[in-house]
Parts: sequence; structure tokens; C-alpha cells
Amino acid sequence: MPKRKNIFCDTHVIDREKVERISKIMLDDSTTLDLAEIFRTLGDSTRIKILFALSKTEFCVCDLSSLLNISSSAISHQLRFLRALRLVKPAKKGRIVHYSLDDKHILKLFEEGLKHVRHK
Amino acid sequence: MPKRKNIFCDTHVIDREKVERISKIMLDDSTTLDLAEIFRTLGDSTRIKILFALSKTEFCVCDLSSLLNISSSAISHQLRFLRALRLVKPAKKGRIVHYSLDDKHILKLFEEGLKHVRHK
DNA sequence: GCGATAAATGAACAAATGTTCATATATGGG
DNA sequence: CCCATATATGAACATTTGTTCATTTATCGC
Repeated sequence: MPKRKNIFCDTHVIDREKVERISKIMLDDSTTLDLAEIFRTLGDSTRIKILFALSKTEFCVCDLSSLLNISSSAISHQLRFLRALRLVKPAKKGRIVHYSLDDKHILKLFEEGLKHVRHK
Repeated sequence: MPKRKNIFCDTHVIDREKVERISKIMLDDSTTLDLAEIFRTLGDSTRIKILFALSKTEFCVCDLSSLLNISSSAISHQLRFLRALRLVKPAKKGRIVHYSLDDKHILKLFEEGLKHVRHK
């Protein structure tokens, strides 16, 4: 018997009118990617904990490492990540770098997420 | 010269009082994991587009496949994922399965995310 | 029942992601 | 100046994640 790929649905449409209507109001790729990026950033336990801690008060790498029980190297890498997205900002004081939230707006997302988690 | 690991910060604390204070109000692991899971779910372009489309009207796999230009198999896998998290629900009508949002609350998160993306 | 097709799924594969380890850089104290 | 140490970083590695492909299941029309 001949092997056949499941290509029907990829070329067929059930409700063409609907597909075309929604197609016109779909999120554009750029917005979608930006959205995915910000959500993906919050989709990691370590980063969530870092952001939560920084929402309370500023922290240096060392103390975050101690607070979260994660190597300072790992913390540093994640902070680099968060810095690139301008979610946190560093303030150097001697050898110690104090990190704080750069974008308070992220907390709104956080709160909504918490509501969601607690509500289900 | 002897190789030495960077273990200082992992055992040392700069501001012990602060670490202990925040430690008491830290998110617990379970909540953190739940949060990470929901954000990670939204951290994928395909799933974002599926959820956005379903926020407008219900869709079958076939039409989603056509709308997003993604194989029906990929759509099906993602829907399975979203179903497991109770974000979407299926309604079978003959051979066709119509999916719709199961958790409207997720839209709040969505909106906050959009605000964030557009505001920066 | 049989053939067509919408949807689901397991397995293989590919790509992205996060951690660890070793090392480098920078700064303050002696 | 050294030396200790707070932070940063590159590379290797392991894990997770998402897609594709082949196949299966379920349902409709004949």
C-alpha cells in the first residue's frame, strides 16, 4: 500500500469565510514574536524568583545567589538575560553591583499571572 | 597554579539581614513552577497565534492549520498541550472538532503582555 | 461495509535553552 | 602593588521543547 502524507488539512479549508475574516485581524509576526519573547522570559523559575526578589528590594548577585540557592554564575547569566531585555538595571558600587527592576510594568504581568495560577 | 572554583558568593552573603527578610516572603516553589508553566505556555509564537485566533471565534484544527500556515499535525500537538492546561476545550461535531477558549482569564494576561510590548 | 478525510499520536529529529565549569575582569583593602 | 573576592563570560554539556513524518483512530457519505 502506498504511503501517503497527511496533507489534506494543509490545503483544505472547512470554513473559508471565517479563515479569511480572522486572517485580516491576526496579530502580525513582529508583535507575536515580541509577545512570545516577554512571556518566554517569565517562563523560567529562576528568572521569576529573581524578578520577584527585585520587586521587593534591590539585590547584588551574591545575595541573590544566597537567597535562591543558585550559583552566582547562573544568577549572573540570568541577570545578563534580563538586562538585555531591559527588565533589570545594574548600579555599580565598588565591587558590588546592585540590581533593581528597570521596568515596573512587568509586575502587572506578574500579578495577572499570579491571579491566574491561584484562581484555577 | 591551582584551579579554584568560584564558590565565594555561593557561601558568602553581603547583607544577611536583607536576605533573611526577603527569604521569608519569597514565592514558594509550587507557585513559582505554576507561574513559569503558564508563562512558558504563552512563550511560543504558534500557541500565541492559536489563542489569539480562538479569542475571536472557535476553530477546527483544519482551519487553524490554514489560517496560521502550519501543518495540522503541529496544530494538533499544540492544542493537546493547551488542552492539558485547560486553556482550550474541544467540542466534537462529527468528524470536525471545534476548539474554543476554556479559560477567558488568560486573555487578561494577553492584554497585559500586549500593553507591555507596545509601551516599550 | 468501504473509502475518504479530520484529528490524534508516537517516535525521530532539530533547535533552543539553561546550567556548570573554568577562567577573566575589576575593585577595594592591606 | 598584591591579594582576595564580586561579577562576568565563553564553551561544553545536558535537557527541554517544537516540528516533521508515518501511522492510527474516528466518523461521514456512498
